[in-house]
Amino acid sequence: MEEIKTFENICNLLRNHSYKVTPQRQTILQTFLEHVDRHLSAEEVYMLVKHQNPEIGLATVYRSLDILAEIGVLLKNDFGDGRSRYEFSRKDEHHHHHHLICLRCGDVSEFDDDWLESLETVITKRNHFKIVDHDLKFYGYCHKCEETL
Amino acid sequence: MEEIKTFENICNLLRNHSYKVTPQRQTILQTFLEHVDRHLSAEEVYMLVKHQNPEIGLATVYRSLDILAEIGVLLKNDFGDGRSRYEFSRKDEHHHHHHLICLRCGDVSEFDDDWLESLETVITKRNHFKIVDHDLKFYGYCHKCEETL
DNA sequence: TCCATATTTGCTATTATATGTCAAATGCTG
DNA sequence: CAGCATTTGACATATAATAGCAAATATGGA
Repeated sequence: MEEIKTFENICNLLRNHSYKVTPQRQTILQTFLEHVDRHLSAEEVYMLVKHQNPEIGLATVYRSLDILAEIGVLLKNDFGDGRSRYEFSRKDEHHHHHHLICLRCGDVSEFDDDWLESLETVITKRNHFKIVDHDLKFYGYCHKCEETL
Repeated sequence: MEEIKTFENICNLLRNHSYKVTPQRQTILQTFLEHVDRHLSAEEVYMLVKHQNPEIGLATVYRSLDILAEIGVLLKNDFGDGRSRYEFSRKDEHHHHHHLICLRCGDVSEFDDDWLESLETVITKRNHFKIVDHDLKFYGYCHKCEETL
């Protein structure tokens, strides 16, 4: 039974994992709550939080993102652009969604689906491989870029 | 109409793209032909080729792998371990295969399937996204590691 | 066969993302 | 509110990959 991810609940989640709720972590968290739809890199988060707190260090951002991913608040993604990108993990998905990555503007949209599960059963039997996670990405051109090509 | 990828045919392919057939490129190519089943990183290729030609430089390996990928001889993969891994691209696949990555020993096995194509049609219509490529990875434990866990 | 030249090589320096170190600062429990 | 383990920020370091450049070389044409 997971709680809805409000600011307060996530702070408690931090405390429950014996992590301290520092102003830096709060700022970073708030930044993500203001950009639930984005897939931010550490560097991008760093830029955003510096507006609210110019004293914050890059290493702190990296460490905070690590922790938030560890306790299940964020998901760490690799879209092949050489840096990790984090997104808010919504509680209402039993299996995570997949991504549509635009090769032109870099925009990432999302795509939900469940049929991979049935496939996993087949693979497990056929290849003697115990699957614990999967990652599906589609590369192409988003509506906007396709129009102006 | 693509030729079968023998050593000689790939050398000609290089020449057709106005790339020179240097001893370094030959050594690297030979190394891949001797390890068709592996998914080698640039660093691993570097180590292997140094046995045959200790004079070879790391930058040359990177450049050669780039070229071989560009002309379709190799496929560049990202398995999330922080380095690119290259594999021989076999001509007999219209769509590329997918990978089963062992989280314990790092072994990569392969898995062929076609059903993603029909899904692409659905996504294209539903999300207004023109798909040109996809990438599916399964993470888990291979037969060997699962036994000794 | 040899020449001319554009390509390629190897070395080194550099970029970029991310992590490690450590003294100083600080959230939290009692 | 006091003590202390955790956390922070600055800097150094690690690692993958690329850039720059002089010297070496593969190749098409004489």
